[in-house]
Amino acid sequence: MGKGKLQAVADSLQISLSTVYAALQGRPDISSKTREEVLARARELNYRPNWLARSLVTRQTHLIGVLVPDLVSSFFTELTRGTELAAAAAGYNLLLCNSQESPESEDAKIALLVSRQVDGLIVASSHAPGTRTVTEHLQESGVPFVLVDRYFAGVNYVGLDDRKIGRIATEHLIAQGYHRIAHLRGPNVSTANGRWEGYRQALRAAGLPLHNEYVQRVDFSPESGREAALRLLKTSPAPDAIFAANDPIAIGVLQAARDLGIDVPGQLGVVGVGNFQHVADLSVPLTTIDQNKVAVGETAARLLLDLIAMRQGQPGHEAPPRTVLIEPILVVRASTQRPAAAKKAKAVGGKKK
Amino acid sequence: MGKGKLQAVADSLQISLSTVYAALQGRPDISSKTREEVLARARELNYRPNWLARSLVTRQTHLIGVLVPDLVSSFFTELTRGTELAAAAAGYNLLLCNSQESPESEDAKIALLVSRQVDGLIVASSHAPGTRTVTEHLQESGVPFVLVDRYFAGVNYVGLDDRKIGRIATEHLIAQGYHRIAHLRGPNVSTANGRWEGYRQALRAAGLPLHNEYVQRVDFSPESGREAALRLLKTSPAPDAIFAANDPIAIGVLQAARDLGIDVPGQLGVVGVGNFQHVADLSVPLTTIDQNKVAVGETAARLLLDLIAMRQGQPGHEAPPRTVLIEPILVVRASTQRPAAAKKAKAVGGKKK
DNA sequence: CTGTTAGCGCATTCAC
DNA sequence: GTGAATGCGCTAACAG
Repeated sequence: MGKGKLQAVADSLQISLSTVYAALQGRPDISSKTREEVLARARELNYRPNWLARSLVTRQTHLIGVLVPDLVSSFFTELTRGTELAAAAAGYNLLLCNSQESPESEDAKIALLVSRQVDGLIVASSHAPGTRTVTEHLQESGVPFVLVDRYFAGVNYVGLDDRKIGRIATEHLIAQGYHRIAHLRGPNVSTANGRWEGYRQALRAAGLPLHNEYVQRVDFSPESGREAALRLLKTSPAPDAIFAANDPIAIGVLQAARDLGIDVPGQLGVVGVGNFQHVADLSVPLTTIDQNKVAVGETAARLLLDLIAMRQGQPGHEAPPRTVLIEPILVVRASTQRPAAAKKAKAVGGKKK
Repeated sequence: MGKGKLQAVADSLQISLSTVYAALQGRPDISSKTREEVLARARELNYRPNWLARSLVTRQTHLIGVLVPDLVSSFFTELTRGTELAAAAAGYNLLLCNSQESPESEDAKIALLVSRQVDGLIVASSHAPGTRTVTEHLQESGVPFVLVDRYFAGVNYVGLDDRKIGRIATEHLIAQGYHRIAHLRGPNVSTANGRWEGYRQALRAAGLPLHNEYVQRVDFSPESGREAALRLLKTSPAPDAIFAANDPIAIGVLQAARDLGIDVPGQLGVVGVGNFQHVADLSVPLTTIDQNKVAVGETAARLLLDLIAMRQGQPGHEAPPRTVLIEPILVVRASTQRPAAAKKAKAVGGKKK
C-alpha cells in the first residue's frame, strides 16, 4: 500500500492506482473521461514520475555516462557538447565525470557509473595505449560502451585517424617548401603517437631525413610547447617548420618564435591540430587540422544508442565492434603561407638570441 | 525474496541478507570472520550496490543537476569544470543538461532533473532578467538550488558583480587616456545589462558624455562584434576605444580594426570580459576582465552542498538566500596600452575605408 | 475497461 | 550477532 505520488492521485480520485497509471500512459483502453480527470488531478497535485523507481523496474535509466580525462581542454568539452546534443535528442541525459588523466580514477569512475546503472558509457580513456585493462573492465561491466578519441583496438571506437592527421600536416609543410620539419610530440596517448607516426611516414615518403633531435615530447600545453620550441629553434641547423601535436602547443611555438624574433611563416612554418576556438585570430593565424570534435561526440552517442537498442532487441547477439573515423580537414592559414620568394630559398636558422 | 545482488551474496554464503548488508557497511557488531567472508565473496561475485535502489529508499541520489544555456561558450564549460571538481570531491556526480538558451527548454529540463530526483540544482538561467517564473518553478520543485552567472534576486546566487566589471573596464580605458568610449552591449541577460550599467556609471563619474550611438547591442560572438565594430568605427567622430561585453565580441572588434587598418591600441583601445583561453596570444593581446569561472562553479557547488546538508539536518529551517560574488580582476594587455605619446593627443578617427 | 498483486534492489526496524 | 519483514514509487502481468 505505497503512498507514492501515483497512489496519491489514485486515492484522491477514488480509483485504482493502475487506472491512473494506464491513463497517464495514454493507453487506449481507458475512457477518455477518466483520462481527463486523471490528467487534471495529476497536474493539480504536481505529479512527477520518479525516475528512480521507474528505472529500477524497467532496468533502463536513459542515462549515458560520459568519462573524459579532463574538462580543461576544449577538445573534450566540445566532444561532450556533441554527445549531449545527440543524447538529448533521443531522450537521454548525461552523467558527466572526469578522470583527471588518472587511470585509477578512471577505473573508479567507471565502476561508479556502472553502479549508477547507466544504459551506456562513452569514455575517452586516460590509460596508456594498448592497456588491456580498460576494455576488459568495460567488457565485464556488461554495459554497452564506446571509446572516443584515444584509440583502443577491438572495441567500438569513434575518433580520427591520427596517422592521417600527422601525414596531412607534414605533407602540407613539405608542399609549402619547408624541409627541416620538427615535431612537438604530445604525451603517450594514442592520438599523439599516431600523429607522430604520420609525421614520420610523410617525411619518409618525401625522402626527407628524420632527425631524432627534431622530435621532442611535450605536454598538450602552450607553456610546454613554448619551452620545447625555444630549445629546438636554438639548435643548428634550426628547423624551418614545426608540426605541433595540437593547437595549444602550436600557440607556444608562436610565442617562442616571437620571443626569438623569428618570422612566421617566413622563417618558420607552424601547424597545429584541433582548430581550437579563435586560433584564426592569433598573432599569426594558425594553420591546423580540424577534428570536428562535436561530430565525434555526436557519432559516439548515436553509435552507443544503437548498441543499447540492439541489446534490448536481441540480447546475446552482440554486433562486432565498429570503428568510426571522422575526417580530418586541413585548414590553411597564415602560419604556413610562406612568401613565394622563400619557397625555393634554403631554410634560414633563427637569429640566435 | 528478492534475488538482488545482495541477496545473491547472502545465498551463496548461506547467511541472511541483512548480515551481508551489515558486514558491507562495516558495522562493528559483525564478527570479523563473517565480515571477511562477505567481503571476499562480494568481490568474487563482483557485487556493486545498485544506486537506483539505494537512492529510492535513502531519498538521496548524490546527484546534482547542472543546467546551462549552452556548452559552446567556454564560460559555461569552465564553470561546469569547477562544479564537477567540488562535487566529485564530496562524492556527488553531475547530471548535465543544456537549455540551448531557450526558456521553455530550460523549464522542461528542470522538471526532468527534478523527476530524476537530483539532490540539488545549479542553473544558469536563460530566462529574461527579472522573470519570476524561473525562481518560482525552482522554489516549488522543493529541490535546493543555486543560480549562477545570470542574476536573479531573492535566491541563492553565485556570480560576479557585472556592474563592477563594467566600471573597471571603462575606468581602465579612461585612465589610459581614451575619451570616446563605445560599448558593444551583449544580449538581454543580467550580465550584459550589468556591464552596460557599469559602463554608464564610469562615464558619468568621469564626467564624460554618454552617446547613444556609441552603444550597440550584439550577440556574444566575434561575428556580431566585428559587424557592429565596423559600423561604429565608420561613424564620425569615431570612438577611440571599445568596451566589449565579452572576449569573443572583443575579438570581433580586433578583426574589424584590422580590416579598417586601425591601429590597436594606438588609435583604438579594446577591452573584453572573461579572459578566455588564449586571448593573450591574439594578434593584439587582449586586455580583459578575468572572471574566474572555475571558482564560480566551485563556489556554487559548495554552497549547494551546504544547502543539501542543511536540509537533511533540519528540514523546514531554510537559510536565507545568499549571494556570493567572485572578484573580477583586470588583466591589462597590449590592446589598451596606448603609447604614452598618444595619451594626451586628441583621439583619431579610423581612416575611412 | 478497472482493480489486485507481485516484485525491481536495497535500507532499516524489530524479534530471535 | 543474525534473520525476517516491510516499504521506497513505479511497472507489468493478471484477474474481475
